[in-house]
Amino acid sequence: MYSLSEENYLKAIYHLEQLHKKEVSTNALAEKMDTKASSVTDMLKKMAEKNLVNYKKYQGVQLSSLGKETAINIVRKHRLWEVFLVEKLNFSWDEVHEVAEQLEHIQSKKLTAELDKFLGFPKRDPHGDPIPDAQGKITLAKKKLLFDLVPSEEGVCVGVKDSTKEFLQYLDKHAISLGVKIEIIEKEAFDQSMLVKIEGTIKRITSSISKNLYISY
Amino acid sequence: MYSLSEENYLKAIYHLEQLHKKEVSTNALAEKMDTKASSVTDMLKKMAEKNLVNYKKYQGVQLSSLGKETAINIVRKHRLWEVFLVEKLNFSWDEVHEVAEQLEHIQSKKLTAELDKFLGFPKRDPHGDPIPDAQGKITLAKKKLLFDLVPSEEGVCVGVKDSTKEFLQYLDKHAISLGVKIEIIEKEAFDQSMLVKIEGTIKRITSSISKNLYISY
DNA sequence: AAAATAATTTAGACTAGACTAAAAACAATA
DNA sequence: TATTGTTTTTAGTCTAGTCTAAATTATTTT
Repeated sequence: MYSLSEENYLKAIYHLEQLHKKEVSTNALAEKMDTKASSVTDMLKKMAEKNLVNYKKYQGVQLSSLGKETAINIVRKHRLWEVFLVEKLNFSWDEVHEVAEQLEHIQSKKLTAELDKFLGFPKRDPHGDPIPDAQGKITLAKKKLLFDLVPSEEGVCVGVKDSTKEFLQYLDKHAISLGVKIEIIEKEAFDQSMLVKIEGTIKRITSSISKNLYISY
Repeated sequence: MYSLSEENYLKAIYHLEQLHKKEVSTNALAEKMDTKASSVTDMLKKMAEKNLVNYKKYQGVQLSSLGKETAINIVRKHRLWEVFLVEKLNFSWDEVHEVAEQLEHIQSKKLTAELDKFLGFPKRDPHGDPIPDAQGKITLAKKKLLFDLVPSEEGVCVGVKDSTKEFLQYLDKHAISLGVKIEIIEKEAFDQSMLVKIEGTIKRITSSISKNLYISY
């Protein structure tokens, strides 16, 4: 249907739109796609021609409704495959991304539907991000940064903000993973580090960590 | 590593080599790839440059050892995915091919290895074709038409060539299905019908049937 | 063995998607 | 408002992979 490149542009535009809540600039997109601004301009013209985006010179770009629908479907596939890799094939959550980047482009309605069913219609991927349903509907996740919780609150780790390999490996080392229960014991005023109880053990968490961990409760 | 096109050429050459047991002609390859002979010539030159094939003008092409290894790995992935689709995702054996054609190009050693494990190290795909192991070794024989077996040979029904409703219903009626054991008792010279033992009972099978049933042994 | 036919390769051109370098538009500041 | 700096677009080029048409080599027939 659409080329690999087109799909990657759609996905990138989608994510940037979500992040900044407005039109996406050519430069921002070029950076995200790891390409040059001039290439982006070329591509946007072609995609506008195909009604995937709304683009006017010098005015940034937005997904059209067709483009958004397509992008969400790619995101849906990406996240379903991530669940598959972690739950069925023993991948750890920091290994799944690059494989899912490939799998998300597989074209088969039936495959996606059956995979969803096989996995038990999961609501979140291994990073805690919500999985759109077959109609593209995203039931918005109520998650907060650990940083924003106050003493005596508790919740379950559902995702990460920073998903670099380094961060994910750090979490692994400290036995922090999806689903673990975290309770705030106290918060230091001066450096904003927290004393938390994680699965029974008490640990100190710096703000650089707590600002990157999503908790739902 | 290699482009989608290169992988598809490798696979096509591999299958044609298996079929005819000699170098593959430019035209045969063009037909298989649904492209023009001139395009094939261009591609073969590039692939020879990369040491994937042995090619000399006007002399046809053969896979190099590197090319063969790569091709077999693609075939391995294709067949593993077919098993996955049929056994886990409720695909029927005639629906899997085009999806597997996409999935076979996913690059991840770990994915392939874990998928293999997840499926219990299957030896054959849903069409009865053998699945190469991680080292590229193919241990099992390929499937044959029932028609080509000789008395005292036996095997297991692994597929059909003709998949019309009529034929499948005929098979149903005679309790012939995937997985049943079939042994050849004798073969009539004049009409080439066969006397076979199927799951204990002896039956006569006409050549129009035996020419459409695949057996592995 | 020459002629006819078939198979293959070459030459030149096209498209998608990228690039560099330069020009144009927009934004910010004096 | 004029100037400077940043962002975006244009113009022209490149590569992978394809194509058509023409030329070349192989094969078959006479």
